[in-house]
Amino acid sequence: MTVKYQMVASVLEHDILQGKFQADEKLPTEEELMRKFQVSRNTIRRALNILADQGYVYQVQGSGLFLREFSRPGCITIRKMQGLTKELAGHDMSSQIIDLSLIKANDELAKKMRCAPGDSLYFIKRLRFVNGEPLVLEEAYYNKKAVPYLNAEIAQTSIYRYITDDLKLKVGFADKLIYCDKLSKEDGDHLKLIEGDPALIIENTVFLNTGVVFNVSLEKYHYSSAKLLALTF
Amino acid sequence: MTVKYQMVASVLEHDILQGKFQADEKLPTEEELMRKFQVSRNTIRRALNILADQGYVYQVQGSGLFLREFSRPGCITIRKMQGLTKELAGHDMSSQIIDLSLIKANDELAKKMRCAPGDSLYFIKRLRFVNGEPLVLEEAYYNKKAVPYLNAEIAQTSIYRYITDDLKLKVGFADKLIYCDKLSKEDGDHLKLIEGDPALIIENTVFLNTGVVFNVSLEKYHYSSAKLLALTF
DNA sequence: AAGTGGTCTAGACCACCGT
DNA sequence: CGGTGGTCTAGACCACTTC
Repeated sequence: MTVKYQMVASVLEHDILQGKFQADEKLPTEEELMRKFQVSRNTIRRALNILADQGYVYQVQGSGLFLREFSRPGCITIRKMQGLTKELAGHDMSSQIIDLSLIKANDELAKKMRCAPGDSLYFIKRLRFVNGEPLVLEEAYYNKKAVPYLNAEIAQTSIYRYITDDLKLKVGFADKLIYCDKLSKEDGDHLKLIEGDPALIIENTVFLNTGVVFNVSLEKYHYSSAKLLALTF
Repeated sequence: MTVKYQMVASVLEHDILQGKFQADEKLPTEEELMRKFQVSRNTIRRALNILADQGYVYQVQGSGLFLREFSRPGCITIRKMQGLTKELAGHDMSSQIIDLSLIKANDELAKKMRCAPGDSLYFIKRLRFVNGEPLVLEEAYYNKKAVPYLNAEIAQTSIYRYITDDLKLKVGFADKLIYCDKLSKEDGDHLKLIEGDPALIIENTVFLNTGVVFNVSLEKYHYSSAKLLALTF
């Protein structure tokens, strides 16, 4: 985070989230941003690309920089490489740990985690609530080689923050397999739904910047309370 | 497409799709690519960023450029700003037009399309099949100001290709609202499912590079045959 | 130590939008 | 026309991996 373009991007993101710019009003030009931050044009453009990728702004040649409608009431905006905790900042969020244990990878898990059978993995099953209502049931595995320690306290707040800020790991990229299916009786109980109700399901495989898998998870979202908003470029 | 970085990216994409590189084997270095394409390092890096965004490759500092597993059997890979037709190239695809008409926007539609009530819109309802099985039921609106002409022949093949290649429009960005819900009796009939079965639903709002909405659509995917793979950075 | 990608700069020229 | 973003270059230095 010490690099210039990330610094510029996070300052601008902060300003945007603070509502310092009006919707659809023109934002500062690249020229003005260069002067303000005392960096080269390329650095400004890199920062703006990040904000564009995250769905905050767009640029129009010959015209300027504009704010995008980057949120919708009642929807969870999913941005690149960012945990749910940050997305839902401002809401009343909590997590109930259903299981947390250290296990050995069997053949199937080893294949998913791209690790050797027998490797140690943390297994965490938790139910995440927003405003007291169950939003998502999550089963996650973390490779102990990448994440040497985890406990309930961390799992109850933000695992993502712990991994990036405390462990200083850099998340590289992720596969997200998105589909829907009918809930089992047991999963339905957790989400306060009944067997056969639909569920939005996301299977994540998350890689560090080195290309190593450190996390695999299965998320089952409550079908009527979860609407995910992806802002793509 | 005449610009250098897009040219480099599409040549490399073509090579990757042709299988010219082995999985997880190292690809050429930036140095080698600069020599091969006779362009500057920044241009190579821009091309590689595109391929990385599309999920094809990743780079590791100090190490090199690597191929990612960019597809999974039985899954539809969704990439930035690309129609289904290109994604499913190689499969047996067809579309059945259920409705195609020119209508006037009512207040609700005008709000969604960010246009004035009474503006002319093309409405298209079609069912898209893969290998003879229904995959997705789609209801789409196109602003006639942006897309002055549409017919069944175009709608039966690829609207996306028509818009970018023939009309020379540039797609800028899109909002995708993803959720699931129970199917109605009528929608279930189209997808060969029954009332109450789950459906993966995506509501798209697609903008031109000028920030103008040109398309809004509602896609209802068959829950057991559609698994969407998003490769995110 | 050598090789590789990551960051940053300064400057040039082009394409498009608005007046 | 002036203002704005879009493309491209050449070069420098840093950070990390690999041997």
